[in-house]
Amino acid sequence: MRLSRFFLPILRETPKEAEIASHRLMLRAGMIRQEAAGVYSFLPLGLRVLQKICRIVREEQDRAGAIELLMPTIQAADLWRESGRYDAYGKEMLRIKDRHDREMLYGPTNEEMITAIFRSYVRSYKDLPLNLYHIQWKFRDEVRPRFGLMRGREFLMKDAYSFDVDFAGAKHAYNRMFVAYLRTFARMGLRSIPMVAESGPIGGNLSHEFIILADTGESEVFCHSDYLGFEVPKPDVDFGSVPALQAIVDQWTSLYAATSDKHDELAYGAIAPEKRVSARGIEVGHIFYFGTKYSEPMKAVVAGPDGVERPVHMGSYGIGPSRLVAAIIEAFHDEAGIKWPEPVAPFQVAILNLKQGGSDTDPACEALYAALAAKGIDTLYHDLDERPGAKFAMADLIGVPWQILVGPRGLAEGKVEVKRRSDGQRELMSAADAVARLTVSPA
RNA sequence: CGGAGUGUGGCUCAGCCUGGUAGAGCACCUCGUUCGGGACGAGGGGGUCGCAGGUUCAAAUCCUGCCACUCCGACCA
Repeated sequence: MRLSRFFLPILRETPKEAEIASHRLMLRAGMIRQEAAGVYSFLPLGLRVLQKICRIVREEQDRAGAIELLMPTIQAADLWRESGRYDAYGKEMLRIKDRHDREMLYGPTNEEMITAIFRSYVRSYKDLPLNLYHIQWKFRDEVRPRFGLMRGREFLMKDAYSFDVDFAGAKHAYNRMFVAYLRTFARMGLRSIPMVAESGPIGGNLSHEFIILADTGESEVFCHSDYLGFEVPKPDVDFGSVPALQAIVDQWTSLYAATSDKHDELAYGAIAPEKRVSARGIEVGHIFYFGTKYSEPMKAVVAGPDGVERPVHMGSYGIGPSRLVAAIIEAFHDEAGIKWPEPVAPFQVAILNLKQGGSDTDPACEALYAALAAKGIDTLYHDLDERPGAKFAMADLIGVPWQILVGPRGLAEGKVEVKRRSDGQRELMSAADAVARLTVSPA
């Protein structure tokens, strides 16, 4: 992408509404724009990151055996009356009336709808297990939206729903998502820690929040420091193997880890003092097993081998991709701007032409741009006629992992400068070596 | 919903107390000189001062109401 043909409205000054780093940097880097309290437009740069996050989420959901569909944002109130949540949900649910005065709502979650879909097609235990997910906008009318995307009212959510004949099946479904979540966040450069959680309005009795540690996190969390060193499951993990998954889940739940809601001072105190971690955390995922809470009232039943119909055991599993954009920035930034981990970076590399219009720099940049494009590398070519200082500042702000500086001084020796955003390390090398250095990031 | 605050060119803000008909920096446009870490000069465009009433000869400024947004709290993916 040539910057001259892109839409990247970066701001030199911080809009005053931004309190935390991620919000500030997203506004400055031209990733998002606030449209109302807790409601944002994603500008092209922000959308690129969001899409990369969604791609990773999809790949890991698919790997774990979940199947994607897409449900609408608008739902009928009647559906929610069936589960009893229409009245229970409260003012957080945005209620709407259509022209015929029918009661509708903008979905805050989709348990009811997915249960309705399930019950209209699935009759037999032979069709199970089943896990259906979608990635769709949700709206929760938060009392107090804040921190930009971190706590918006409208947010993008991946929500998966599992259906099984019994608890044992449901537990395995839960474990599949548990492992998929560890992998998903790890692929974005994040170390997530599953913590015992309140199951909240969704209900149920088995639930984990996936928390990443960050100073600006919304909740206070406590855990054993060994979690920070646990190995994340490899891509070849066998999601069909009950014992293999259970072993992973057992390891990742073996030590103390809880948010302040569920904090147990006694258990925490039992940890060796040097192993105690007390920190702030950001919730990036939340998984629940809730049994027959919805299948029973909504009559989502399947016939077992004995011919008897029983309500299915369900679980739901959420990840907030829009929140993850913010969470990743919270984890990876410095004074100058964002430092994207490669797998979610909006562009992998930026070419900075230090002398736009130069008889040497222009052709060198064009050749470099073409070579990177041929390799399939997402490249942002900063081809505007700006001072080098402005180009550096912008490259640092938007935080692409690699910068290639093409200037007359280096070209005189046949070299360009390759700079890594993560640690600022720079190296002079030929353009060909620079191209060779960059690879398409693996799954 | 309780408490505190803010609303003035695209952005950050001054002006408001003590009414006299709108400013600065950045950004933008033109020309020139520049160009290896956010250049400089000259010229130029752009604002019914959140909205609606009221007071006044006169309102960005004072009064009333409303709206939007932010922060603290209760609540939460």
